[in-house]
Amino acid sequence: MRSPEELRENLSKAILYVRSGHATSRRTLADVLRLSPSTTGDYVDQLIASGHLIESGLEQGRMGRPKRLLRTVPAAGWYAGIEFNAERIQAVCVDFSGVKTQTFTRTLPDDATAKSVMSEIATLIAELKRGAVGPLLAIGVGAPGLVDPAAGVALHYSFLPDWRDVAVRDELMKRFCVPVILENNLRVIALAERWFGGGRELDDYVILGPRSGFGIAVMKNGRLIDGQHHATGEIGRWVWPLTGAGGEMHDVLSSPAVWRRLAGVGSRARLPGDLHGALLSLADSHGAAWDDIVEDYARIMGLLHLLLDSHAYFLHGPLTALGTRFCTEVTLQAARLMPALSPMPPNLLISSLGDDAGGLGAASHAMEAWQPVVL
Amino acid sequence: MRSPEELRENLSKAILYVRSGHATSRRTLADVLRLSPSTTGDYVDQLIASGHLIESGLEQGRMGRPKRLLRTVPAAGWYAGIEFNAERIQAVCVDFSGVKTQTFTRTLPDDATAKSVMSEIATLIAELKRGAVGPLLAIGVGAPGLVDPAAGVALHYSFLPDWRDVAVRDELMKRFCVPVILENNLRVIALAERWFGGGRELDDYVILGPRSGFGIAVMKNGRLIDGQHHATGEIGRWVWPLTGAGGEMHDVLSSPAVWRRLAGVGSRARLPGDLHGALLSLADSHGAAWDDIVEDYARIMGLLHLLLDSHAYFLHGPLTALGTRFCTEVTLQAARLMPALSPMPPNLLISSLGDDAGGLGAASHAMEAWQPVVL
DNA sequence: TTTATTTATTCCAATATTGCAATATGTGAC
DNA sequence: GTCACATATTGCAATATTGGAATAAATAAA
Repeated sequence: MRSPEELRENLSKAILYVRSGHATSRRTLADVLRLSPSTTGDYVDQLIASGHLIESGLEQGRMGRPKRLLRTVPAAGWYAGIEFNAERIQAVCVDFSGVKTQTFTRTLPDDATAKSVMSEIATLIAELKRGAVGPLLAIGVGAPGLVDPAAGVALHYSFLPDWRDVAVRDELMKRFCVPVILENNLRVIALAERWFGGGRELDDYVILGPRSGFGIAVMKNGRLIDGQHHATGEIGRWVWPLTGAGGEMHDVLSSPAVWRRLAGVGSRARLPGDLHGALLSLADSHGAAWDDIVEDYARIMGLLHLLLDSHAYFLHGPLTALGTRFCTEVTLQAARLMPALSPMPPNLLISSLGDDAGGLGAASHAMEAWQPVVL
Repeated sequence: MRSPEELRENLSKAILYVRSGHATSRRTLADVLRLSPSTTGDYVDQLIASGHLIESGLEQGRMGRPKRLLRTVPAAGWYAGIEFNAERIQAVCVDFSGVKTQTFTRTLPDDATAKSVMSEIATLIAELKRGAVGPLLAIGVGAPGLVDPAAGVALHYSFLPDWRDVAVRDELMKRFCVPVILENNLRVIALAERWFGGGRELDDYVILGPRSGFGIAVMKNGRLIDGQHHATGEIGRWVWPLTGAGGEMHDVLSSPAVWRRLAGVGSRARLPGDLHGALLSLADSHGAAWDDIVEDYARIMGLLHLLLDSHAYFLHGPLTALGTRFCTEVTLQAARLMPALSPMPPNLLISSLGDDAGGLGAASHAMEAWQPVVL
């Protein structure tokens, strides 16, 4: 007997490949799993018997016997994806076939505490459950700030005062009795891009997340790169200006900061409730502030691209309101400032995922982590 | 029958683990291979019969039956490692047990061509062969400039005029009838660090290679990260100063540039033949030039560390002459310039590998790529 | 000394996986 | 329509791998 873990892993991969459409028949599945057609056939029969997969018609190629198409069964269960920050919690339900079926968003009160956030998360999952079909399979959580995914503990987040060493995984596992997987919220967005966005065919791209702060998540070889202090991609803490000392980049290039610069208001000005909307109305600016921001972003893009050489850079968060014009100008300006980029301009794109990228990402993470029970 | 490729791969991994000392007995080998002790025992017996492994004594633990220690047989064959730049070619012989047994270095004439370099490489391998025991198993090549490892083709290198689209792999394979593996020379140095240097227990570190240019190689999860244009780590082409336009970082921070700044000579000054030696005599400088260089490097380190969050940064090349004092001052200055680094100072180290890091790395690459013939 | 305990290795029946041949189901040529 | 060819799936004997028991070789305790 091959080790049971390996069997589970193969069955799990089979489901992921079928769900993503990277494999559509027993034969193609055998190729991507790197197993023989015979074994793969067995696996598929098992997964059909267990109700996870189903045959859905034939597909005729140029010649030969047609493929018997495979699909995941939507009703086989669902995944909960939770993402939050200091302002709101987002809950997404993704069914077994990888389709988003529900989204809830709850605004958090100003006096939210770790306890109230955790309780609200549990409430939202319970609400998702009412509208979902089949059993809850796994829960994914994208938490802001510093996170220890291996331990399932959220370490720290500046904007929620008592958010420190919260045992997110254990608490939710005890409550719902399913696997719970925790990650930083920007990093789960990278997974959303892979499952639902423009990264579907890519395994090498970067997420740019200028929100309250400014972090990036780097996908290489289909995996998120990680570091020693769970601080990979914390470029918002780069010194700014780059030749100065003391100040930090996210004071100038985070979403609120960009809005302030475009709107021409001081750093004490009250932020609009809908930052995305506010930025949308400034997206056709043509002043010096706009040019300065483009130049700043161009420098960042240049530094990143000459270091990471990624296939694509997906812009997320409120700044997506600035549109493709912003991306184009940043790319042009980057090549102007750094001639080395001319033969290899960075591919900067507005993410096609909307506001629920975080929740989708958390659910994606749950999808990736879940494994079928093997009898 | 498990697929033959997988068997080869497992046998190959078994040899790598034993050679590196990460596994010392059948039992520990089973753990790291994630195979059962029974199968692993079979594999080991095969590899002993084929002359690749040998038992060498016992090791008693705190209790229980002692391990029957395993070692690689030095005489089972050898690997050739070739690394070069515009000035010299280096050839290293590493025997089957992973011990360096020979090193040759040939200075290249000023009028070297692609053809003469390739011919010199072949000559050096032939010379290594005279002093080596057992068969040549594989050849690793670390080439400067742009390289396409998958195709085995060296694309471009500024300092050798006609060095363009050289089919290094095919040429050497035809000549020597063994596997040939090609990579960028800085990237093979990262492999050398893993096999022979301070990266032996790490799978997450960065190589800093300020030489004629300035590139870095990033190891994450035990693999070198790669990009779309084979341009990962080309930070020497960052604009410099970071807030300027046009100039490039390696004009100011490459080894020759640093020497010029420390020596206080202009950019037209003739370089010393022995840059490492020349820098050694300047290693106790205390002037403004020194402080400026430390500050420049501190900025780079800060940017890199907040992005990559690596366990260690190994300094390679002539600048290692500046010693640990340089590393210490850079680290301190980095934390001063970027307060975010204070709780997580970058671990900047002088590489313990000497001048033949490149050749060793190329040989390491050959070691990793080679697989035993399975009967 | 004897016995219990710990750890490493080996033996072997049970089982998972494969290779290959057989079968199924289509297209294209004549 | 028939035959050659292409591709997908399945059946089955051959084989690789495993789990668990047996064995080996040491230490620690009685």
